[in-house]
Amino acid sequence: MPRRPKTGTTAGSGAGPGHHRWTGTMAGYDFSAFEAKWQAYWAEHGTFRTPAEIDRSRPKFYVLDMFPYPSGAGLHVGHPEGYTATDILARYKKMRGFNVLHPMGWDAFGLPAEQYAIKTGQHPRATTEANVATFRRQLQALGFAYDWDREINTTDPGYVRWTQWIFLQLYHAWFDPEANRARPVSVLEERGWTRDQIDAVRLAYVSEAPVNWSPDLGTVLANEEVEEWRAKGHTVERRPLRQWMLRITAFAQRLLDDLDGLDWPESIKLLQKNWIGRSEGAEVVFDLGGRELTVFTTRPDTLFGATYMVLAPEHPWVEEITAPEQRATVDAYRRACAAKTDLERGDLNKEKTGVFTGATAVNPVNGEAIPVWIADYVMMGYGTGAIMAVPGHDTRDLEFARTFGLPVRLVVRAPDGESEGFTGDGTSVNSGFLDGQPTPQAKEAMTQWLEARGKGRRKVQFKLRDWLFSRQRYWGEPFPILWEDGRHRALPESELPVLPPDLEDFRPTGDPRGPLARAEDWIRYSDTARRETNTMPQWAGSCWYYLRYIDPRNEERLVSKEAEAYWMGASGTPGGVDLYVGGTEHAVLHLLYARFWHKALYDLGHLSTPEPFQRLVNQGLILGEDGRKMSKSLGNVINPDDVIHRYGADALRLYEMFMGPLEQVKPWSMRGVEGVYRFLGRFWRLVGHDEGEGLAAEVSDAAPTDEQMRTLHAAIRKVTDDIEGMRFNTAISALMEFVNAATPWPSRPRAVLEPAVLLLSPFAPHLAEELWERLGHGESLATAPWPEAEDRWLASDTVEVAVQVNGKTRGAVSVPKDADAAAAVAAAREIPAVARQLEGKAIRKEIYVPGRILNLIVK
RNA sequence: GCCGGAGUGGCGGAACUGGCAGACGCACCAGACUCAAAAUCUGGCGGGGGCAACCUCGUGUGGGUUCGAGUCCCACCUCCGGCACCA
Repeated sequence: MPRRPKTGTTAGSGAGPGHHRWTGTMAGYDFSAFEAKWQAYWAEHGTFRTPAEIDRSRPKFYVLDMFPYPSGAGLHVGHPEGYTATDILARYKKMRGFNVLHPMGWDAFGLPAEQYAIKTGQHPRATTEANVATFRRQLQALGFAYDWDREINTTDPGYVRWTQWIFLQLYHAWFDPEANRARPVSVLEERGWTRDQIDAVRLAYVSEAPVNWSPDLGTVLANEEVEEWRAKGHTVERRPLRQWMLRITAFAQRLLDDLDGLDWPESIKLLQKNWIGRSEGAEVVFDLGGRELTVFTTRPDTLFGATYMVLAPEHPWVEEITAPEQRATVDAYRRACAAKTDLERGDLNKEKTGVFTGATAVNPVNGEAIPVWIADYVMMGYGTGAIMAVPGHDTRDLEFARTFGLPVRLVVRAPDGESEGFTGDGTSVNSGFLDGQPTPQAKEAMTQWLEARGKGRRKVQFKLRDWLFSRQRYWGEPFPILWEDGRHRALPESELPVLPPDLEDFRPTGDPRGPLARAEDWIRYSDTARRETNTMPQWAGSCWYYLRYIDPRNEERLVSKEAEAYWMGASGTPGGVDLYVGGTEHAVLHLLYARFWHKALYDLGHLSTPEPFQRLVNQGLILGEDGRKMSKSLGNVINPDDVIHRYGADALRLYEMFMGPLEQVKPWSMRGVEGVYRFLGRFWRLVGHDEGEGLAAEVSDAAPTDEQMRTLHAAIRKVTDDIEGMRFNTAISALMEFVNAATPWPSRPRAVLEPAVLLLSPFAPHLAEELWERLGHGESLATAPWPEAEDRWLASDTVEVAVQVNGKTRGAVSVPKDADAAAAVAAAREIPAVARQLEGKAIRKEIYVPGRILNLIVK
């Protein structure tokens, strides 16, 4: 996943001072004796390998982590949080008989490696390889059940090839609004469209629009990225450049609608909905000196209240409509706006600014001539870059009108009376044929009126913009595009991948073509054709990696049809991946981009589901011990290597899950790690011999008592339910309760201990394997069947019922499960505290909820 | 400003569709073992009152619904996250 840049790219793990010291005897168990052993065992035996040929009759479970950007800082404790959660589920589902796909890889293109290269001259490929090695070592030290044979790297030529292939699919496709889906442009060629017409509708197209150019980064940025980089201290300015765009806006409605079928947190769906930003309204055509000036409004019912119009300062018509006497003023204002940063224009916007152009427009509904202004509170990028201003019922227009003394006309009466600035639904007034109509009807009536006269039409507007897809960087996928005679054309698939040329110097050139402009030999494709020098953004590789895991070495297709159909399609849900876990920082961009690519590929017949990710869970941020965000400057960063060194991988895994609910933000506590470490020691001693080989003396082949079976099966039930519900913290509590209950047993039957070891195994797999082996099993427990909770051990003949008098709890009674109210009351009267409360009083009412509560109301 | 999410012991957190608030862990206190410590084991641990069995208050604040509210409703406060002139 794309990450904010970090300076320094060498692995800087290294345990802190004092972290290796063992004082006194071991706290519990010697994890160092077997964690590496089992990691080697799993690797050697391919325990978690998912073979290409599998039993397709079994259910599948595709559980995916957001793959990391392998930064130079190495793994931080935030990574293992989500990774442990998915690992528990992967191991659990495997034991339940699922075919599990649980892969890992590297999102390895990106600016940090390039910036490091600029500083040190070291090739980004070298730093990337070193960082990947560190990350892989760290993840393997945690004992994750990944199928490492499926490891992928977005920078591998074999991967780049298919990223570029997907780009070509988009380049060769257009969005057919009638079919509401993407289709190949060959359809248009058959219809006799011209080259220019086709270029204008491709899903990947070239645009000359103004973009966000950062001189010190030497690249352009997507709108969505600007703030992030600006916050890092980089400058970003608007500048018109030729750029590649992806037509994500064509999919806006589907990206919105298809959220409904996904099991995502509602808050994330809402973020996406807001980002897509659908508004219903109308376009209205004003006459502006013979031109038709179209504006978008969500309130066509207020058209009678339009007292002026505003164009964005960058609006292309400003030049031509400005009256000679206003030209100097207008030019000065436009220059001032161009110099403003978005921050100045947006955040520090207390005062509305603008100037009159000298032009007037004609309101189509009443023929009134109204002044046309330019003001920077109107954005060029949304709607038509022009608005009709209704100061009576729009807060921003009202502020503007007050600042410049423009007339305010009230055309909507609020439910509680007429009011200036009322923006809700009310009743139309001073609006001719709309008078007396409630807002929703008035909107409809006006829209129809406009449509009937050709003065407007119904319109759905989205905030979502097309995706600026090109970057002026070195360390990214080059575009498989050539330029010839001023036109672009696609390279044939047979020439993929197009790899970046070797460079010595990665510095920004200041040339908007980017660093690849230096590689003149590489650019020269033929005497007449030149390569595109832009590269793709880091999002490209992460847009489809979940597909490549399914069939990572396929050289014929990006993924085989059969494998894709099984791993993405066999759940019968709109989304293919059964569970996707990652941070909220990707709530909008990554997840929206990936959904967009997925839909395009789906439309073009390459995929079997319309959505990539069925269920999404966001893990919460882990804070430092001081409750603040971990950061180098605060010195509160916890290094997972140190924790593994002191307490072992199982303890780290267990602690990360025990801290609290997965989704929640929570602070780290080394004391907490010690706590779970002690628990692992107790589990160890419950089964294994305290020191040395063999089993604890209490372990026996005796038949378990009923009480022991009840204890075991309560744990099975609770742990199973909690894993299914991803409540790992309470699952671990249940395991702790089991150990607390079992420790005093003079005899510990294997028939109880063995299932308990299996319950522990997804959480602390190394310890569990070691105990499993000591219990006499020759094979890994990873394929042992998961224990089943049996109701006969959980059902009880008697139930505990709390007893209240006048709503206050006074005790509890144990009664037969099917006891009636009378029996319960009789039992309750035996409790001294209850009897005292009832003394000398008459029971007015008995509320009896069997198995829960008995409430006696007395007077 | 708008939109989300969350406020429970000293701390992290439990509490199924309203039904014994504080499971589990940390910290702390006491005890056992030890020359002593560490480790381990046992017990205690929301506030106030009582020798005690018990009584009483208590889930951000103020109201409400209910036999009964951490849980539902209304109003507010605080913190966190997102968007930010989107017409």
